[in-house]
Amino acid sequence: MAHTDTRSALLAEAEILVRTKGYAAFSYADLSDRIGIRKASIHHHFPTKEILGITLIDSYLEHFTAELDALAAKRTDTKSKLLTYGDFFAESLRDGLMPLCGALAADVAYLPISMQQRVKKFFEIHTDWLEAILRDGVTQRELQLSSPPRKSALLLLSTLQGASVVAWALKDPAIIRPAFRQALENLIK
Amino acid sequence: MAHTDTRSALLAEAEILVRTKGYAAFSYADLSDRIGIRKASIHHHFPTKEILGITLIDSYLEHFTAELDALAAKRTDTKSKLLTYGDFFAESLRDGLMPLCGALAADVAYLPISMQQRVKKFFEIHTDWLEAILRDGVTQRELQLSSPPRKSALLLLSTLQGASVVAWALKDPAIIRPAFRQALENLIK
DNA sequence: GACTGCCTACCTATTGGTAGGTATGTGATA
DNA sequence: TATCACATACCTACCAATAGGTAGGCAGTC
Repeated sequence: MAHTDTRSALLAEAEILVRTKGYAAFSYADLSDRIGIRKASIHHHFPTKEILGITLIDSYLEHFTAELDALAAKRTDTKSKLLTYGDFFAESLRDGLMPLCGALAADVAYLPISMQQRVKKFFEIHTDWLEAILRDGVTQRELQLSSPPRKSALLLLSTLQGASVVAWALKDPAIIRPAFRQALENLIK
Repeated sequence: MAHTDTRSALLAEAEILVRTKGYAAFSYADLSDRIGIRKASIHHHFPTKEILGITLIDSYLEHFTAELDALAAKRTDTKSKLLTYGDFFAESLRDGLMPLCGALAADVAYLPISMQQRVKKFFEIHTDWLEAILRDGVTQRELQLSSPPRKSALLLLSTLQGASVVAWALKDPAIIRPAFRQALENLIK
């Protein structure tokens, strides 16, 4: 198997494990079982678990920012963009996956600093994106906000992140969509 | 040392560990270090980690429901009650602690079923309480809701849970209070 | 001939947990 | 009141399983 195949298979499987069991609770042995490669061989691709974790966040972040950029550039109204953004969370949870950085955030005190920083950066990117979209919507006179864009962005992110946690615990992914919709309706004057 | 002293010290310390590092990431060795008792002696109080985990949730739940009952019985207006409820989260995070079941929810797929059920029950108790308080507020004509009490309760819980996660990752506890306040303002017509 | 991708075989540290012992009660009975 | 039985709360010394990680070899490919 080509380098990239196994490597990306490992990354994909690691992502699933982190987003279901959490970073602390998954091991190279788990990956070994699922990919069908020896534990030691995983170290060939990812020398340490920390490097695997870093790579995981980085590639996820890269992929996600690309999607956010595409969404921001789309020629639809602000509200649709925000709803699509919310659907990212609703869909991933419906597929049985926690949002990556929501999953990582819980064990953040256990994570190596290199990963902590990336988790933080991840949340900042999300907040910044939401803030920019909201600000744009205001400029375009598409919507009015009941509080400053930054605060509103944090509220929307919190709502989605929290709805994911609650949905995860209650095993009911259906609560995310209406919760976010409502938060959005309540926010936009 | 009396039985209850060590036992409750173990529980208290375990709670801190779960609420900072997560359930998967803490060990009997951690407890041993912090309490000054041998690892094997912990098994005398809590035969297995699962029993410790169950006891932890149960006693936390007992303590919390008592507080919720007291708050519900208080003779203040609905909005004050909700704000006080929100302060539980804001304060615990300011003290460097994630909400217990928020922390557990992330690793829920790793937890034994006995603990999963309790985490679920925990969220249901919170939602039920919020719903009852909101319903009461409507009946007393203190407030009007833009959507049904159940949905509104889920939204408030999600907001707090999510704001805790975001605050935890960004290491900025200050975002919880305004986020919840805003969610509440937006919810109440 | 060097690099890639995997292997077997091994390492040390740590995990949750057990076996069996000891000191200090505590309560019932002769 | 002395003592016997039993429980409590801790201990040392283990255990098998698993954690993440290393050393070195070997087949194929550029």
